[in-house]
Amino acid sequence: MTDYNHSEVEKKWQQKWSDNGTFKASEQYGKEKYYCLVMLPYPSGNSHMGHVRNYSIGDVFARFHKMKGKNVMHPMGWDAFGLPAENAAIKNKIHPAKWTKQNIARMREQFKVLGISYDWDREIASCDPDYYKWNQWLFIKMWEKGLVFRKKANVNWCPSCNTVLANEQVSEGVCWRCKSHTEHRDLAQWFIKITDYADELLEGHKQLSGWPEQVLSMQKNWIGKSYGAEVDFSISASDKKLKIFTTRPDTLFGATFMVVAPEHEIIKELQPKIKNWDEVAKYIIESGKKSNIERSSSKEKTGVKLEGVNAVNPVNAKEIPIFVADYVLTGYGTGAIMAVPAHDQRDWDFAKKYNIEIIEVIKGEKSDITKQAYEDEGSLVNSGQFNGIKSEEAFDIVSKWVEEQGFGKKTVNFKLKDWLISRQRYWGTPIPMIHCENCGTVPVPEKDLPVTLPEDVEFTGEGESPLKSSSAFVNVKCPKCAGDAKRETDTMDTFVDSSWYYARYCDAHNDNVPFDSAKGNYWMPIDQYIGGIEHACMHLIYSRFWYKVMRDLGMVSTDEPFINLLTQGMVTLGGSAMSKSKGNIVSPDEIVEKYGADTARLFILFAAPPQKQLDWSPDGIEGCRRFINRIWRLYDLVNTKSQNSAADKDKTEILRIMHSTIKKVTCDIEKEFQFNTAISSVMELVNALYAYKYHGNDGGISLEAYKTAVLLMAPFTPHLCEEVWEKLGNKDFVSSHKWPEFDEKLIERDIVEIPVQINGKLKGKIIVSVESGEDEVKKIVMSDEKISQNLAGKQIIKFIYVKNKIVTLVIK
RNA sequence: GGGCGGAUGGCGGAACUGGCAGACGCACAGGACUUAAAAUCCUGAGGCUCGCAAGAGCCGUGAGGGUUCAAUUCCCUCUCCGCCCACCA
Repeated sequence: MTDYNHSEVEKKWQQKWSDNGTFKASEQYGKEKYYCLVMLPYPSGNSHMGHVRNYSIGDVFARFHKMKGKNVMHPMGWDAFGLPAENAAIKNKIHPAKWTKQNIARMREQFKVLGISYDWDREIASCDPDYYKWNQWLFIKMWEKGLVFRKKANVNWCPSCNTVLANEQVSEGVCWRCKSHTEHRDLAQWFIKITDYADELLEGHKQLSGWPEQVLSMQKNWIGKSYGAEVDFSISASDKKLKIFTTRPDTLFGATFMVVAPEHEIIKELQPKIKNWDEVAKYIIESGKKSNIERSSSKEKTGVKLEGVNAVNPVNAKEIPIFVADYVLTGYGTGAIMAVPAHDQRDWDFAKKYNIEIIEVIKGEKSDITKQAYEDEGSLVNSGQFNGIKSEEAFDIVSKWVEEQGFGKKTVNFKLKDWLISRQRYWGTPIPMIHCENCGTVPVPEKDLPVTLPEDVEFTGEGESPLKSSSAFVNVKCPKCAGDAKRETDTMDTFVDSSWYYARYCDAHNDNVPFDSAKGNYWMPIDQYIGGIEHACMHLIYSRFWYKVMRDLGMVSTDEPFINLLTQGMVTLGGSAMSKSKGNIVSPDEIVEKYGADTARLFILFAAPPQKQLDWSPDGIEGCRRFINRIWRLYDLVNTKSQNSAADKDKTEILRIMHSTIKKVTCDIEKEFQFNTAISSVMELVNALYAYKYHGNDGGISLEAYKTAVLLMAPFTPHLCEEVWEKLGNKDFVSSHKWPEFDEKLIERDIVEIPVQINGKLKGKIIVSVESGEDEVKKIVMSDEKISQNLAGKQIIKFIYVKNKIVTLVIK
């Protein structure tokens, strides 16, 4: 037989799959469906080994479940909006749309060459108006439901380019283009009220048993639910109140000062009373210059006391000082805290530095507040009527009392913040809103959707959003009063695009609705979702939120979009992530060219289990190609040697290996996600077939085993398997053939070899029947020559037989 | 600082529920085939010590301790590495 020609064979079958529509998915309402999805790629222009890994993993699931008889949908699309296209426009004077489309075309070809079983008819690109129209439609639905609002928020601002910068365009406080120092500015921006769903996002975890524990735990911390109390502190010589959030209402009596974040509005309100206003104002400006990372990384806490005003602790009417300090954040709680230096280390450090009183209110066995804060539990002291109560109980007792007294209440707080979706960018979905002087903010009527991006825009990287430069885009008539109005020029965060794209695949070309409900409900939820661990919080929370909103809009009927989640590890080079900026991208093109797509796929899946980080090295790729050749050549061995028949025990053994391989591969794909061990077990089957003494006229046993190996490899190396399958005389596609089943009875052996240990050391092995009882085994052990030598003159203290596993003797 | 992972031969990795550590592959060595090489097929191999050899003994899963007849696996202490979040009141 001729050598295996991968390029010919791979091209042939890719064409056949396409002509035959093998992977086209259609709704077959009676049939069990399987929706397999890998997170859609950003079309950077070049695929890398990380893509090969992700999409090969997805393909194994899709192909496996198709062979298992399910109605599989496995779509593909492009997360096509985003900053790099705009950067390319600025640098290379190429329109973002053109740049993106070129990249998509190139990457589509790269993916097609890999032979992944996509239904390309469902392909979407988020930059396509047919897609982003529905972003706008859904945004307006959310607006109507009160889930969208506008408020001022901070942006990075480059004063020299006169433009808003994304976080990734600022490094070490310097603009990426002109290297001048950036500032912060407040702009009115659009938010989505994801916090309305905070509790449900947390509760929903109970339905996600098919998610890795790690991701659930990361999300839990991200949502950050904590129980506590809100307490109002009044301010001396003022009618203003200062509201704080605390998780430790039991320590209220120990509050000896207050701290407000520099951005807190009460500072301005108190300005006339603040005697050292210059100093305070200076501090606020200084901390405004710091990035959040700088603010949080400094060990030494700084702050300024507001001279001339005091807060009043409501529990004992004691006057305590107020500080402004940037270790308190505006974004969390109320932006103000009561500081209890005795029982919070940060407050303790601050109190020591500024010489503030430290009052102990929780007494524990090991507490010594002169050395450090005591943050554990104990009994209340110096706390008036609550003295002697255990701190665990005090949480409820004190909060209840605070509520009765009318200066606070028990409450719940989340770290999760509302989702800021505004971007002052061109290459994104235009936010479909119009600002009218008479009518306020008015959504674009549905009939006018989509609001498309204008073409007549210059990309200079300077000035405000490029959209502002298109007067035809900006100047519109108000849909309500028909008067002159201005169109919103912010575009949407690209996380919006990826929050519901999976549902669009269910009905990718629908012009009337985002997707038909019946189709959506047939395919959703996704049976297997696959993507990088780096999306554990952002994308996977936004998508869950968005799905719940669609549910509340009556578009889908389930609560969670992703039933099972596999987070695959990154492909790194020299330990760090492959990225264009590092210039360490390994392109799959050469490997596919030289060894074929099957080899590339096999290699990346065999190198490590999917969840693990994989440091790229081409060592071993030859071995994978060798294995493909071995399968190919086995055809001759199995088919042409017909003169001999095999011994019965060899036949039984090859059958046993065959069935146990089916079992192992099935379980590894379905339950364990261990593709590397699935592949190695097929290697063992192939090795056994090479070692098998007589091929051919053996009642078809070796042929059957060979066919089985080909079927088992089909999800991994589909082109090779189709070719061999055809040579074996089959008329159907291996891709559509039924997955083999195993017979547990044929896997079991009659006899097993088990180790014998003496005092924990391996001393020999015996062969026993699987049915043997302990007495019988003991007899065999005692009659074993080697063992009895070791036992001479010794006393047996213990004899342990673990059935079919091991014999252990303890002797003296 | 918090959270979540991880550490096994020269390398990637395997080991079910505590039961023969190192499957499978790479690299390596030897052999067969060949004029030769490549390809292919077969064989070997964790380390150390002893032995001409067959073999025997000891050590060995990041370090130290513990539980157990038995620990890569369970418990405690520590080191290093990766990822995410980061002064979260």
